[in-house]
Amino acid sequence: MKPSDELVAALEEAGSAQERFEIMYDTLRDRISVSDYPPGTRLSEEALAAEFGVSRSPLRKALKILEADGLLQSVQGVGTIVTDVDLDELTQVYQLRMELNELVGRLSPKHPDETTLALFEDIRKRAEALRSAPDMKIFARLNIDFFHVFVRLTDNQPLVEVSERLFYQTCRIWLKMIPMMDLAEEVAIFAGEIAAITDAVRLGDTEAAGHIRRAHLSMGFARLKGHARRHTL
Amino acid sequence: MKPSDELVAALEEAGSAQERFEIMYDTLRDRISVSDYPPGTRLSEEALAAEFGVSRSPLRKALKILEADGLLQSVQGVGTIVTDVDLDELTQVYQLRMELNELVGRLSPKHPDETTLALFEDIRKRAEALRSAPDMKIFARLNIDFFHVFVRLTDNQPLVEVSERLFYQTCRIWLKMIPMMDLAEEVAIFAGEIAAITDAVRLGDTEAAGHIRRAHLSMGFARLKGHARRHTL
DNA sequence: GTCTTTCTTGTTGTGTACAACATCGCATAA
DNA sequence: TTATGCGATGTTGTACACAACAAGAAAGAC
Repeated sequence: MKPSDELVAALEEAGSAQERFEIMYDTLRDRISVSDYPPGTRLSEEALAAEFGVSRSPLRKALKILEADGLLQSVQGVGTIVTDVDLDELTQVYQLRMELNELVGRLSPKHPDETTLALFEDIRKRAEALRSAPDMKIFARLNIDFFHVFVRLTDNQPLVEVSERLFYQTCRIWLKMIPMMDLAEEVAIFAGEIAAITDAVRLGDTEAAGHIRRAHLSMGFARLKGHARRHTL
Repeated sequence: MKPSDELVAALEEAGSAQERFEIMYDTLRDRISVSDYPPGTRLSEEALAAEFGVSRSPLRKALKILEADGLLQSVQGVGTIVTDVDLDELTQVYQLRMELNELVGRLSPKHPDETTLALFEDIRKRAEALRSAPDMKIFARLNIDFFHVFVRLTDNQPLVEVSERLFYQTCRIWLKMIPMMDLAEEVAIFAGEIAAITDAVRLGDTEAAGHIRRAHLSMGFARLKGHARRHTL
């Protein structure tokens, strides 16, 4: 895909096999999540291996894990295809994500340190900037980054891992649906959510942050469904 | 490990690569979960591949996924080691599992059909039989089978998958701790839990079943912690 | 005797060649 | 024209050879 000299440099510097794996895994997951690889894209193991400067063997490990995550699907004789996201199939995932986000505020809530607080403020600023110049890809990136900051509110590591898994299964739906919706409006709503949660975090009320997040997740999904229904009619 | 002709037969019959993968994955996960491979066991890729009648390549996929599940750890030059389970590290997992089990009764509860009911009754019978002749390995197997029956109470597939993941991360702790505890007593308690949940299910009160399960998970973990503390003193 | 060094052995990680398979284009026959 | 076969091409799946590495044994120096 890209020339991306930094990437191959990082891969060469990496000492252990696990480091190399994580670089490839994170890179591929990110590309899928921001629609550099839209649903249906056919990836070639050989091409990817060449780009990363490795053989197919280590690359395949990353692809297999992403397949287990539900982001890819390998079919012999055809290729490795980026899975599609279907709103109906995602209903259950969203229901579960709602509950888990509430748990983030309730299970082992962590009093936010200075670093975390600074990260929230940074996200808030980026959201405000995005309001002035809405852009789909930047919106997607912000959504991902905000998720990672948000889960810092809990000390429960398994909860973080499970939430991350489900997040990456669903986050692409926005990139698919946004064209049918009002991007500026969604950005404004998202900025509002971030502001509200950041305020709650600054007050040290982690549980409130969880409830706000849950509420916005619920409303966001309702809007998605509404627009989908309106569009198919 | 075993000769196990049925296994290699099933692997040869399997048409697709995914079928072969699932057979190997399930087999290995089961062996780890019932302590055929106790924590610390060093598995050899070559030996396993030979036993399964395949090459290292397809076997490695199963091992890599199990590593991502947290059940194995591969170290170059050393081997593939079955991970240990530590009670303290599992505290967070248990907290999350408690909440998730409650969700099973609350999120998309499914009115149990005849098949499910029969499965519950079967488990209850096996539990009663186990009370007459307590056995650690049968106890472990029953625990696993009961889990799979219990998650039939929800229609939320992502919840089932996440619960399964966490279950297999924790279930081995019983095999590690039981020697320090009273097996007969634990079996009796487990049989009581199963009877109570089966009754709730027969009444169609799925939410109650979830709460009972949550309560027993909590008490079970408390007993584990208590015995661990008593043992280290 | 004890410590150090080197070698042997066994393991996972990686590269590569080939098998199995699906898909598309194209020629050919009806 | 249309249907059919078939072959060329590109893909993932599998097998195998070797590299990289860790650990223990054995031999040698002191």
